[in-house]
Amino acid sequence: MEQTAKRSTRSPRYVTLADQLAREIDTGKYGLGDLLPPELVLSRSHKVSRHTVREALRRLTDMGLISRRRRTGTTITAKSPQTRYTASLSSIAELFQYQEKPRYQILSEKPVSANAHVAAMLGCRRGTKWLKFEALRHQTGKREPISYTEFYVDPAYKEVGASLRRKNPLIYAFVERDFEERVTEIRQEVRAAAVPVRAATLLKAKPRSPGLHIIRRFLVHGERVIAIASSIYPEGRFHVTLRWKVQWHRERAAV
Amino acid sequence: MEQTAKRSTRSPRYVTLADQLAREIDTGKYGLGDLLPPELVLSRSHKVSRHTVREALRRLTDMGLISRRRRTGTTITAKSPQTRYTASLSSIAELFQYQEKPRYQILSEKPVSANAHVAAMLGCRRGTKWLKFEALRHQTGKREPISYTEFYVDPAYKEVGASLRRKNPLIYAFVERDFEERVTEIRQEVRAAAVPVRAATLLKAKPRSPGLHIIRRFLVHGERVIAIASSIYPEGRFHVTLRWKVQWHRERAAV
DNA sequence: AAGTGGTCTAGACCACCGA
DNA sequence: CGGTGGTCTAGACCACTTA
Repeated sequence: MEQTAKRSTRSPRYVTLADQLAREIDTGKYGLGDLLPPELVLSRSHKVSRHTVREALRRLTDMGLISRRRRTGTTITAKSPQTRYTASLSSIAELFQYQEKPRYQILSEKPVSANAHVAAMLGCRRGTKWLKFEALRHQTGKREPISYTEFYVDPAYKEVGASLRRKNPLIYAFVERDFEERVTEIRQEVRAAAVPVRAATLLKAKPRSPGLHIIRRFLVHGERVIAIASSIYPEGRFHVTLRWKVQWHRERAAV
Repeated sequence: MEQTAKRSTRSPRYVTLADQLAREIDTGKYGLGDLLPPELVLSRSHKVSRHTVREALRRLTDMGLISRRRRTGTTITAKSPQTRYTASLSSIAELFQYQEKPRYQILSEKPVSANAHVAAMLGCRRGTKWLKFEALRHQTGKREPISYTEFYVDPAYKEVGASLRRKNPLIYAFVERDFEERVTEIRQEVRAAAVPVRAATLLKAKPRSPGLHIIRRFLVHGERVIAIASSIYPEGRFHVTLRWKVQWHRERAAV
C-alpha cells in the first residue's frame, strides 16, 4: 500500500477513518464503556499520522460517540451519533427573543418558602427559600404587555434584588450581567395553558384564553438551579422560533 | 523571544492567539466583512506554527466570529461570539419528542394548490403544488390522540406518499428514512392557539380550548422547503422541552 | 495562474493522573 | 513512574475558486 493508496473516494482520510471507527462502534467491535486503542496504535494500524487520527477522533467526539481523558484513554460513550442537529443562542437575551429592548415593570417582590406547588415547578424541595418577583414585560409601541412573569431567584444571589429594584429594570440584562458568566445550562419548557385570571387582568387578555406557558430554569455547574422564570404569553403576542441545522453529514455509503 | 517565551498563563497558545484575535475583532482592528490575514502571515507575525494558527481560527469559527473559504480567505462575520449556548437533537424523531413509538392515522391525502393562507404558512408562492395529508397521532395506552397534523410535502418527493400510504405509518420514521440524509435545516415555530373546531372534534378536545400550534419546516440546502408539518396539540398532551448548554467558556481576562 | 484554506506527515515535548 | 491525550513545530502537497 503506497503513500497515497488509491482513495477513489473523495473523502479526506480522517473522515474515512472516523466513519470506519463509527461503524466498528455501531456494529459492536467496541462496546459501550470500552476503550478505543490509543492514538499511536491507531496511527500505526491504519497507517496514518497521529494528526489524522486526532482529526478523526475529534469528529467522533463531535458526534458524541466517544469521550477522551488523559492517561485513561478514549471511552465509547454512545453507539450511534448523538447530536445530528444543533440550534444555537448567542446570549441569554436571545432566549427571550427580543426584537428591541423590552421594559419590565416589577409588580412585587417578596421572599417565599416553596410550598408543594412551587417546589414541583421549581424542581426543589419543599421549604426551600426563594426571592420571588412578579413582572410585566412591555414592548414599546404596544399598549398591552407581552407577558406576565413570576421570577424566582436563589437568595444567595442578592445582587439580583438590587438590579431589579432599579427603575425600569431589564430582566434579561440582569441575567446577562449577573449570571451569564456562571450559567452553564438553561432548561426551557413550553406548554399550552389557559391564561390565569390574575395574569389575564394584568395583561389585558381574556381570562382562560389560550396562552403559552414557558418555564426557563437557569443552572450553574449543570445541576444547581439558581433562577427560574415562569411566564405567561397570551395568544398572538409571542412565539418561539428555533432553527436546527445539521452539524455534520453522514458520508455516502462506500467502503 | 525564545521558543517557550514566558507563558505565565496556563492557556495553550492557540487559545491565547484566538483570544487576542477575538479582541482585535471586537475592538475594531478588523471590521465586519474584512479579511483576517492568511494563515501563513499570522503564523509568521505571531511566531507560531501554522497548525497553531489553524487551531486558533477553528476556535473563532466555533464562536461564530469568522467564516473561511479557500482562495477568498478568512472573513469577519461577527464582532462578538454568536453561539454561546447550543441545544442538540440526535435525530428528527427527537424533534417530536416521542417517548415511545407513536402511531399515525392518515385521515386524508390530496394534491393541493397553495391559496393565500397556505402560501403564507408555507412560505411559498401562491399556486405552488403540494401533496397534503391530514393525520392524527396516537400514543399507546391513551384514548385521545395527541395531535392533529396537516402535512404538506413537495410532490417531487413521491416516495413519501408511498410511505404514508402503508398501514400504520410512522411519520417521523418516513421523515427519517426518506429525508434525514437530505434535510440540512429544520425551522420550528411554537405558538399559542385555540384548538380549531374540526381539529377539536377529531382530538376529542374542547373547541377553542388552549393548544399549542407547532409548525416545522424541513429544508434542503438551507433554503428550499420540501415539507411542512403544522400540528395542533391540546393543552396537557404535549410540551416542548429544550436544554441549552454553554458551548465554550470565556477566558478569564488576563493578557 | 496564483494564492487561499484543507489535508497530511514525522517528529517532539508536555501535563495530567492512575497504578 | 509510565502512558495517555494535549500541544506544537516544520515541513509538504492538494483542491478549490476567483481575479
